[in-house]
Amino acid sequence: MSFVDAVLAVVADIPSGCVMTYGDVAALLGSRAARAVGQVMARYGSDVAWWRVVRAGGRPPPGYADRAREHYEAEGTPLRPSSDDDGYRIDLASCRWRP
DNA sequence: AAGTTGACGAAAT
DNA sequence: AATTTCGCCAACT
Repeated sequence: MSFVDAVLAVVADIPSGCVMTYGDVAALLGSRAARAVGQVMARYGSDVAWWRVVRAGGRPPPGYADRAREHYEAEGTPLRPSSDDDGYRIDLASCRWRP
């Protein structure tokens, strides 16, 4: 069981309509490698629901905000308008998934 | 083989 | 409250 497999397993475990922060995923693995989680998504994220893993504060991954938004709307993930560059932010208070 | 980089986060200044 | 530093792990140079 490599770190990569563990990350993918956790992400695959996130139910539709819920999200988790990079830090949460790392913490679930018993590590603080939030950064490494991002790398795993960048390299292997194509096979999982990468949009369900967001940055702390509920901000979508930079550069992928538009694609992620489509998925959120399709899954019914509560979003809330924001003045950031991304234009929106995820409502973690109501859709943050906890194992 | 060794050093740098990166979809990051939290703690320390 | 805002910056800076550090920790963590895999891929890339």
